[in-house]
Amino acid sequence: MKPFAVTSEPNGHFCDDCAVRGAAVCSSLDAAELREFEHLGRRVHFGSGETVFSEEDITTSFYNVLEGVMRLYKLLPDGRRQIVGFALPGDFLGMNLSGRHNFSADAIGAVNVCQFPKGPFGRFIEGRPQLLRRINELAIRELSQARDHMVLLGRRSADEKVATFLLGWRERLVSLMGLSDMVALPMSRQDIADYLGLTIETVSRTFTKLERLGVIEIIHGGITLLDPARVEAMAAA
Amino acid sequence: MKPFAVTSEPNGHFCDDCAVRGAAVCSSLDAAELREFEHLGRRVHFGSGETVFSEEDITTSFYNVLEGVMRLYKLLPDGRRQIVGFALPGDFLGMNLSGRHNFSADAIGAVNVCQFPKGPFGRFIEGRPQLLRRINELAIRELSQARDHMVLLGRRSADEKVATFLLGWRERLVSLMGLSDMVALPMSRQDIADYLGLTIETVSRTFTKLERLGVIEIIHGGITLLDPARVEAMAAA
DNA sequence: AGCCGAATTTGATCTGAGTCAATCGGCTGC
DNA sequence: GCAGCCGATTGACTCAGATCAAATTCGGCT
Repeated sequence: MKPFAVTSEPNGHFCDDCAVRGAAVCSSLDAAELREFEHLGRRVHFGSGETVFSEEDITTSFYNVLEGVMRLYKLLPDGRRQIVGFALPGDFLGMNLSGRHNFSADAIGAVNVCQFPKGPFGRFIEGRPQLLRRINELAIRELSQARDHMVLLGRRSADEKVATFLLGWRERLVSLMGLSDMVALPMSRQDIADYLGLTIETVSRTFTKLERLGVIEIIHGGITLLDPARVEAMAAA
Repeated sequence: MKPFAVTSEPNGHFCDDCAVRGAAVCSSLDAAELREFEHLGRRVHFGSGETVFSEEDITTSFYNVLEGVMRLYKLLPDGRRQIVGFALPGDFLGMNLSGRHNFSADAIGAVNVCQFPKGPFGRFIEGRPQLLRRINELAIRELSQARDHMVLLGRRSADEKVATFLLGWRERLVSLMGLSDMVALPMSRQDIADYLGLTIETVSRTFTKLERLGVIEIIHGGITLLDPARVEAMAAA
């Protein structure tokens, strides 16, 4: 055993082989900065269903998703839920103005995040405009996605919603894991319903309908796209 | 003279007496910077219904709204429209990643904007992180509003949508023009419908219903809130 | 003032998606 | 192996909001 070995790594040295290194906020940092940066964050694990943070909680940290999927949602006082997005590896969470989170986030399946305390992270950003610019880019990208989702929620039929969701989700998985007609759906039907502004029954019926039409196959934990072109036609309609 | 025109103070050529000076991106600049900044932009006027920019247009400029109201919207190929927001004085438009606008914007009534060519503006930002930070703040604020609007579109009833809209719109007018129970509605019923994911008929019926309940009075160019508490109760439900 | 076209309101009816209510199927633990 | 559970599916029925169709009101113009 080495003289100064420790049982658990003190946060760092992980960035080098971090899977999201190129895609996440970190992509704006050079090698020297990264060395400093990695001491700020620590890896944290969340089990399936665990809540990473809740709406209205005081923001204490920023999060960089490393592995797994999270649901981001808002609740109405009577319990109705709207999922405002799913977070995947590379996504950056915790930006806000009020000092409080404006949505809740919990793990769908096992999740690893890189957690940065707000204070040190804020100080690190000072004098590193390229990191700020990167964060701004991510915010603008999310804003664009949010607007697309508003169109879906306000103006699309149930069939269009489901077809659009399948294609959009596949797109995200493709950019993470490469092209495949298998589309893993780690979230529940209820999650999909709450994302699309539908009920679980309508989502289920629409899946069944797509399967009967022969354009998808429902498999355990996801679907297979048998006829992507037909799904695109349904989404565009 | 229109009784409910949404305008800010008359605006000269110089930032010094610009009505949105304190609220807009410019609020992050000191006097010397402002002097340089004002040479970058030019005031441009748009008449009622004119399009300031269209979705998919190459971005050539950023815009700072000085006076008036704009509708920001996306169209589906078959003509369905979703209004993703209304822009008021102080709002900053034109941020994007792709080099193209991701929504269209047109004037509702007369509009004045401060237009900044993309190139010079981008160069001005370089080395002024506080301006970048200000822009980032605006983006994050919009993102938060976008998420709230997703909840409205996906999970609220028609009554709740209309009540929430009236309160939210009033809030924005209050912060521009001070408190009043008169709520100017410069946009058409169709605009409101396309913002709320409803039809014009449903919006009209809901207004009438609120009036019959005695909680609002429909007046020309807007409404009067007779019983704000009841409207809040309808919105929260 | 009087006419025209557009926006809004109102009414009648329809329908897509929600609600309510059984199953079904796959896993887990005994 | 099977009892119990939880998520998903399916079916029957309902209803909020859409659609279709007139009025009605308003603003602009001569």
